Amino acid sequence: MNDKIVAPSVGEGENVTAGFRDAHPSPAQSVTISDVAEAAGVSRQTVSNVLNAPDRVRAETRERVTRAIADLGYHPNHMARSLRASSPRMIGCRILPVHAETVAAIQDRFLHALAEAGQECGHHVLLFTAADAAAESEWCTVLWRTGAVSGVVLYDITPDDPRPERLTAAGVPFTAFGRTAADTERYSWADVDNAAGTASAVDHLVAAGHRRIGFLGWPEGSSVGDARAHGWLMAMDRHGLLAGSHRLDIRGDDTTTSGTRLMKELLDRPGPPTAVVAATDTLAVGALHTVRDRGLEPGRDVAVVGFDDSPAAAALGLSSVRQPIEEVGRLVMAEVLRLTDRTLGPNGEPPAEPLHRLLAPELVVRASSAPPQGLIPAGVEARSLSR
Amino acid sequence: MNDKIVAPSVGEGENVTAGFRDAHPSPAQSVTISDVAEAAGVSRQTVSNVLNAPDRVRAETRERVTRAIADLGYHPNHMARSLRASSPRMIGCRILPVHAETVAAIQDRFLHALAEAGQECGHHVLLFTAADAAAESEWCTVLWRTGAVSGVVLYDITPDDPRPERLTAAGVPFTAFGRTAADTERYSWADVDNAAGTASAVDHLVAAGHRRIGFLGWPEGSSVGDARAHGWLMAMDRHGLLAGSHRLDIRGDDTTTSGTRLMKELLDRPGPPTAVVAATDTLAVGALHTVRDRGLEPGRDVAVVGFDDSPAAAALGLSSVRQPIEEVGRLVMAEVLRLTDRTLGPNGEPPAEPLHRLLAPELVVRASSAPPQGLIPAGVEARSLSR
DNA sequence: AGCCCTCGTATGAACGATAAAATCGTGGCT
DNA sequence: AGCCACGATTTTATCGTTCATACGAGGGCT
Repeated sequence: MNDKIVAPSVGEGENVTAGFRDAHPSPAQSVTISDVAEAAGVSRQTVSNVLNAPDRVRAETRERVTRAIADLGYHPNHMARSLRASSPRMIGCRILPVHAETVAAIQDRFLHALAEAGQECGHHVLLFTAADAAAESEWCTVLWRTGAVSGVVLYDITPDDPRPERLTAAGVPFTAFGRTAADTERYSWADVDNAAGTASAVDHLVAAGHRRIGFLGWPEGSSVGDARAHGWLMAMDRHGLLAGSHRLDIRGDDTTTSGTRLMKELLDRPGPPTAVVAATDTLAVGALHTVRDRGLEPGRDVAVVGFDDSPAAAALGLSSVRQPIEEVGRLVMAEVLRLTDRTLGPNGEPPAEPLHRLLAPELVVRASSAPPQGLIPAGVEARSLSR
Repeated sequence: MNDKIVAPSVGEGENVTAGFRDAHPSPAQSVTISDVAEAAGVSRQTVSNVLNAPDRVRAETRERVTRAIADLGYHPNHMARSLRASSPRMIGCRILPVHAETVAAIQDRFLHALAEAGQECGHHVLLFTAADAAAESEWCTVLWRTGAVSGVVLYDITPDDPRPERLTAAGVPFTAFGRTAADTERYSWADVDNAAGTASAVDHLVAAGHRRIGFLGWPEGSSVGDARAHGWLMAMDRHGLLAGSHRLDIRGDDTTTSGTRLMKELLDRPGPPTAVVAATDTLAVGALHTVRDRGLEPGRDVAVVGFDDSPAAAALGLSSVRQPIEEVGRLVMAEVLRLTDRTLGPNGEPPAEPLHRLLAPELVVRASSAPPQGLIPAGVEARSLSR
């Protein structure tokens, strides 16, 4: 939050490849603040002031020091700075193995968003791995206690996730992407409004004239899956499309083959859907197979909407609900930094009431739920409705 | 390399959630080595020795100190240690945005492998973002010069990539996953033998009785794409399957729609292929569409083999060539650590000749190129041939 | 003229840890 | 008995930076 590091700028605009006739040969950190001070004929502290509080230094002196810094190619040592400030300017985040398909799909987007948001205010992301939630909690605690990170970010939260409680108990500052079923008041989180996502998909389909709108979902029990199912249900009810007719929803594993099978079942029912909302792109891709298998044209005959806006969705021209991961990343990073600043702040220690933020996802419309006037070329043009 | 951190182990087996009656409340790094020393009635250095050179300390004293460490929940400060050792125990790696479909598919696998490999020898991965290769080079240089990382890992290398040269010029220790077209002798890299991957796919198909084997590839110009095409070509030639007949290869964009279209063209040729090798899973998925569209059964009528073993491949029962990313991660991490150790070592400075390692990928056989005896249930059983 | 205040710069200490050297007691050897 | 070697521990110095304070010069004020 304090200083913004916009561009790296090595050696004051000097090109990296040019170098300074091997002025910075091999050892990490050769030129120190004292070297600069000596070169500029001032004391260490003055150099420090030039960097951290330029207004305290006379313009002439500042000029001289700045030149010495550029000449020597000086860069302040991160470790020394962190040690002194007892703030490593690092945020920890676990990276999951790619077992869980669904999660993996947005993991790199999230990490990228997090890294980018952090970098804008001079912080970096430290990656670590852990076998399970318990091990992750321990690593977070260790990393924090060793001063390697000033806080951590949790991610892929399940309804009964043990991590928030453990980290709270250990005193580790953290912010979660997602939230548990209970005790959500006690810690900071940002989450995507999954229900609103499927609801907006329903709204879109209703606006396009559909009445019999199905839903392909996960088995009950996951917070994300249930929320998406709930959004569909509420929206259908709101439009008065549940009355009198049987519900066109069905559940199964999150695989394309499962999606194919579930879609077949739905289409074989009496009064089959003219459109379906899928809880994931994976299921939606499976559903598309079935549609094409039956000689139907997605978008024209049967509309399909997925969830997550994965690369596959873009490639296949599949309409999909896109999670605002970039914004989540920004929010989560900002929040965890706020928490750590507060922790280190004056010892009055006002516990800094936590952030709770629900973000609306955005429907990206493509050919699979084509608007009336005709097909949109896949991946070329995409209209987005901000909920 | 020096010490192995196997498990975090907070407070000597004590459960994290239990805590020590708020013995470690809020501020990062409250209990220092001096506190432990005082509690144990010894000097700081003795505590340090207990941790770093236990054999120098009398057993009785060691015992006493160990207990004090456990009681106070002491963890050595990472920053202080790094400052003193002038080695941050951090390796930098850029995380790419998810534009490029192909790359994104394995990015998280690679980062996970890297983080895991690093963690096993007490190092962590520092994530950063950059707009392009030039900005990445600058960030690497800055991170290294500020002492935030002891080395960096490059990734997604293109044939004319400027990064190796720039980092070499700046003196930043690095290892690359992938390699450029020229000057590969001058820096350390590990790469996947893409040609061997497609070749093994061809071998597998030939063994299953196929003779007319097609290839779906990227437009020429990318090192990865060209290598995969080359592998197909060489293997076909080796089996004598190129003579007299026209070549069944075709190129196009790396999208599923492109794969669908290319496959159609191949199947419409006189003497159509009975099997195809695709340069990516994306293309392969598109090809599967076409096969099914024509009422053919993948694996029985037309075999399809993809590349990358993406989650989609597993879900669809698509045979695919799997890159040994985990091993690449281990190798790359080990190498960059070796380089940094050498750099910091005795000033005799033997430049440590670089590592060059080509790894063979592994073919994962699934239903889409089913073995003679019948179909394998998708994703359930998968036989793997190690090249 | 003497005082105080401000501005610019310099000095000492500290952040938490470890390498190297100094200290202290103990025992073996001649 | 005296010397030296040795094991165990402490002391000192250092990594590179920044905080708190001290210092000196200059100017406005009474």
